[in-house]
Amino acid sequence: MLPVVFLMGPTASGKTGLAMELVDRFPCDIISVDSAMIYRGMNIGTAKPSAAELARAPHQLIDILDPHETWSAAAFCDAATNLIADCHAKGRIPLLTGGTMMYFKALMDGMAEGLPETAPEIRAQLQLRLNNAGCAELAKDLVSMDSACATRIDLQNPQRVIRALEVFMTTGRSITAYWDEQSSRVPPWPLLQIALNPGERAQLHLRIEQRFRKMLTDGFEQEVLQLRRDPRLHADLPSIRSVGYRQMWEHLDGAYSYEAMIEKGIIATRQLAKKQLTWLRRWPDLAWFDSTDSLTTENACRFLSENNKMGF
RNA sequence: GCCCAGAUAGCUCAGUCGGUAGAGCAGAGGACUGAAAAUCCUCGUGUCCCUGGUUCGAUUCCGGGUCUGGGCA
Repeated sequence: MLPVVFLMGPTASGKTGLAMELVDRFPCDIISVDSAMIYRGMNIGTAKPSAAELARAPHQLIDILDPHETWSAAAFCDAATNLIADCHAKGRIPLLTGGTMMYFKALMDGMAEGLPETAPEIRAQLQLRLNNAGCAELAKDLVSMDSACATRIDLQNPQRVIRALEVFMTTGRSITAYWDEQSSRVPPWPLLQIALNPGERAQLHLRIEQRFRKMLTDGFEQEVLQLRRDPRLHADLPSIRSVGYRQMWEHLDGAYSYEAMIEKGIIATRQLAKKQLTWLRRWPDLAWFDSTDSLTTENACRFLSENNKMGF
């Protein structure tokens, strides 16, 4: 059976570069695992591969939505599962590349079946109650419907509480009941997992700052100004809340100076990288590579060759 | 040169009516089941600028000094 390759790592660790090398040397097709690159018109700030790179190495699940639309881990899971099957049918290896760790996790472990998708009108209601009454009140509601939630859901986290209430209100069942029915599974394909990261945190921070400043000279502000012409877009959308875009949007709203935007944007990117590393640190069966090591490409290729049982 | 205001955690600052101090931000660690580049949780010993004095005891009061703002010349 053909394997699936995961190429993971924090933002600015050099994943795209390595992916480009791998497609040149192995019969693989790239599937993007990125919750921001799915959006059309969001290119510079997401560090999306350039047009030239995309021509040389097509990425799937990039530019599939407009920024006013929403996506989800489950939607990713469905789409990626199909693309992996297509890829395998052609005798090629899917190379899943990106930094949205929850998407990788969902793809690997599966998600509980039968959970309802987002119900926007209910969610809006709950959001209103959150604003008026606070998270503690919502949590109280939730616990009164399903006391088991108290130990399994972070009751201080409004997003989690709202989701759990939303599931209850749309299906009449608690979210924990769905979780309980979920059978554990192993990934349906052999998995080779590469994690890329600079050896030193300071090195990652340096790369993040340099890349953010380059985005600015590459026209990031113009890109966001362009987005702001779309009347459907606003600061509460997942797309506009993403790192960099949020700060540029707020700056253009007059909330703070250009200099402050740079500072906040870099900080937000560092914090993103840190959270990605938190996932990676406890991730099983990872082959780690230091992206500051000039031999990393060779080493990663050797890792894939040695662990490939199909002789590709 | 003179006057005024500052000098406290990496940064911005609060505070101690004299008993060696605490917020926000940053940073670190963690969680993560249809928003995840989201959302949430935990973590704060630092010559309280230096130096004399008063005091049982000074970062806190007083004197001198240094530096940084601002004002006047």
